[in-house]
Amino acid sequence: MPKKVDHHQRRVQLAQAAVAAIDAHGLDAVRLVDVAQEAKLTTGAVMHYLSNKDEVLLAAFDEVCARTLMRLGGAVDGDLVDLALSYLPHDADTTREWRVFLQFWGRGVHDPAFRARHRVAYETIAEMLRIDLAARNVSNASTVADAMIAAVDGVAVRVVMERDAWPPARIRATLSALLVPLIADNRAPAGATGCST
Amino acid sequence: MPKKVDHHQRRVQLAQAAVAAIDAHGLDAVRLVDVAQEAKLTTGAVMHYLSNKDEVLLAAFDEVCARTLMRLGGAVDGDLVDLALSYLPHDADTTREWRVFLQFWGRGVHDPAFRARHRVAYETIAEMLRIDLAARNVSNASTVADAMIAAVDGVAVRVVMERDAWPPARIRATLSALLVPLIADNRAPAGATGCST
Amino acid sequence: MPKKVDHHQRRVQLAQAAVAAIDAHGLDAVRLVDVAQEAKLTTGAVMHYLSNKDEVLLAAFDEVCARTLMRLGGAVDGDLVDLALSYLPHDADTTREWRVFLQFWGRGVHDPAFRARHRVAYETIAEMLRIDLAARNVSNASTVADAMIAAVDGVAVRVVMERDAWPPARIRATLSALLVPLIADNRAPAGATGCST
Amino acid sequence: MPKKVDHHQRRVQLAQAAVAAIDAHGLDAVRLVDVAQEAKLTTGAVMHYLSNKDEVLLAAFDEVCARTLMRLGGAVDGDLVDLALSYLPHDADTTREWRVFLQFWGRGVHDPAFRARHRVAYETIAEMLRIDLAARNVSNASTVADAMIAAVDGVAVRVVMERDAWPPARIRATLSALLVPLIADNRAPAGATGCST
DNA sequence: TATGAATGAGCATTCATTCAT
DNA sequence: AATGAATGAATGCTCATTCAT
Repeated sequence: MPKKVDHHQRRVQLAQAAVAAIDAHGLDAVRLVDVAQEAKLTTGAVMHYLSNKDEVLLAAFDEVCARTLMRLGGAVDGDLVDLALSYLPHDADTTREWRVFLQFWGRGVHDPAFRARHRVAYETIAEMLRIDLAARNVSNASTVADAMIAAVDGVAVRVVMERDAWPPARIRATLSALLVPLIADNRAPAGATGCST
Repeated sequence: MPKKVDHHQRRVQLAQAAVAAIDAHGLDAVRLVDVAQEAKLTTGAVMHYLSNKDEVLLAAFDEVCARTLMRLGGAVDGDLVDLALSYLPHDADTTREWRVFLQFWGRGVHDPAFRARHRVAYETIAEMLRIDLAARNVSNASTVADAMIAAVDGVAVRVVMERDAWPPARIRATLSALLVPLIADNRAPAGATGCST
Repeated sequence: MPKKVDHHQRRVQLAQAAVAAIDAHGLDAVRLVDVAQEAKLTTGAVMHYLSNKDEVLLAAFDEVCARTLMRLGGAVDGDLVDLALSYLPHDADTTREWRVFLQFWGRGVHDPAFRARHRVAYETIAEMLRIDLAARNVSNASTVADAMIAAVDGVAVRVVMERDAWPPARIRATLSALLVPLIADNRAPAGATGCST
Repeated sequence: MPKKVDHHQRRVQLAQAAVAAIDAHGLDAVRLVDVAQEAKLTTGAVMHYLSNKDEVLLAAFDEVCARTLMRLGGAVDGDLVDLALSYLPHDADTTREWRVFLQFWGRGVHDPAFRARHRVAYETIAEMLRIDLAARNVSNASTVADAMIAAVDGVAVRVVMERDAWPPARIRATLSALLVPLIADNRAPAGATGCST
């Protein structure tokens, strides 16, 4: 009697292993063996659940996105700058996710499958953000959401690539410089262009 | 006496071929043959000038950075938003450079050589920006420079990955939303942190 | 469960294939493919068991040494000249082993790994010989062992390189000329210097 | 007007460079470039005088043989053991020659061109030795010559491969053990085969 | 279900050789 | 005569993928 295995659950477990493997070896260098080892499995076993390497990578991407969305969904209250900060790399988990995510950008440049998933992920994030912004009485929610996402991504790149040169203070300063006046300028009821009397 | 070849010049030519090849095939997929073909040479000939594949890739990275810096150096006058826009992908050349550059981010996550070069490039850009900002009577030049760079990078990612969804209007709107209040809030003589009473 | 393979046994089998391939193509010219073909395998399969070409060559060397030692261990009785003759190339197997072994000498000149193995092999042979000599009441066992080994190696070179010019008679004559008086001069109890009545 | 070059002289110079290169890199690993560099020339220049790599190697072999024969021709007087010792590696030059020569043995196993040259070289040496032996009133000159050559070659292998373990004393002891009784047993007028009644 | 043996295609790299200058 | 640019063939090695067990 064969061991009963929950395929879906196993796929998630594999995706997590893949994320870890990519973090450890780099997206260009990971081998299927690395993923299998991380999952304490053999390559053959991996291919019972995902049909080829690309599937594995795609699953890893999905896993990272799911994690990020979960995080975003959780942190609804608090300052918008704090929200952005919580989204940026600030602990082991978020750092790993960003390191991996950033490598998928490069993959997306040429691979339509990754690019499509990227677009869906961003659209989801933007939508969540727009709802949150509306709830906070921010006007131009679409543009402000685009702007916030850009700010976060732009800072994230620096943090990932130049970790030592970007202590929390610099991260916060940069983000505040961008987001505080942005929000102030887009307060809903009163004039949208900010602090002019 | 054999045909005399300027090694440095040839290396630049090879770097350009490498950029084109990376743009065409993707950083993960380019083969040395692709670069050689792009340069109308054989792989053997490529290795007369660059000693291995990594050297070729590094040369490509340097080439992209050099191009970008040249562009930045040229466009000193005009609005800061226009400056940012001119830096973003807006024609065949800038698009190619961004597509390639973005892929190198991923490489930098694991490869120290690429990461080091990335850091140098950003420091150079930031320095140029700080000087420009000072000349424009902008205070907090360091933070504002960081912020501008983040804004540009963040938007660039979206433009590269979701080209169709990001027409010039959306690009300009996002950039304006971020940069206009940022600059306004950092006008030099008066208080730096904006309109707080 | 997949076909279970004894890695050690397979490695020996591969070593034998390597010896055959070296004999057929020459140590300088053998390719991994040649070894693989000889073993009716692909190069990829070869590298499941030996991690690179050098490992394969080293395994071949070990195999030749093992065979030789086995042969030496077997032939303890009989005349010392016959012992030496049995060690020299005299049939298909011994000829092949010597042809291969001789090529490894050249490799050992520069490669420390091969040199080290060579030294171990010779020390083992010398030790076996010293014990045998002692049992035969030969004094100066160490020097006599060195001398016998030198005689055998020296003749072997000629036999391998000039096969046609070295029929069994010439081999035996040369070996006898060297070994008979050597042994006679080193008879234990009586005076060591030879033909005293 | 082209520089006047003595082709023969240049070929000798090239052969010497090749010997040095082989000693430095190993016969399997030397590249034409190594030879050229050693001769302070370019590969192209090398091929003006020798038509391909094999020619270069053959020239190196000839050079080593010529040197050895020159040495043998010089040292006609003195003890036969001393003669043998002078032939063995005992200084920088003889060591280099033996290191190179020993590697050519391996090449000869498969390459008929090298094997043929090897045979000629040995025949020449044997002939010189036979003449010398006859002059010393040694009977069985042919067999004794074969025996001496074998003794020398056999010891040389050990000296080259296990330099540290073979100090002059051990070399001399081994050679004496082989050659002294050999000569004693082959003194001309009396019975040639030693002390047998 | 899972293993791991085996395949085979792919690629970087090396190097002898050629040839225009 | 000599240079060195360029070629192209050769080969070790890696790795995704397949498949018998």
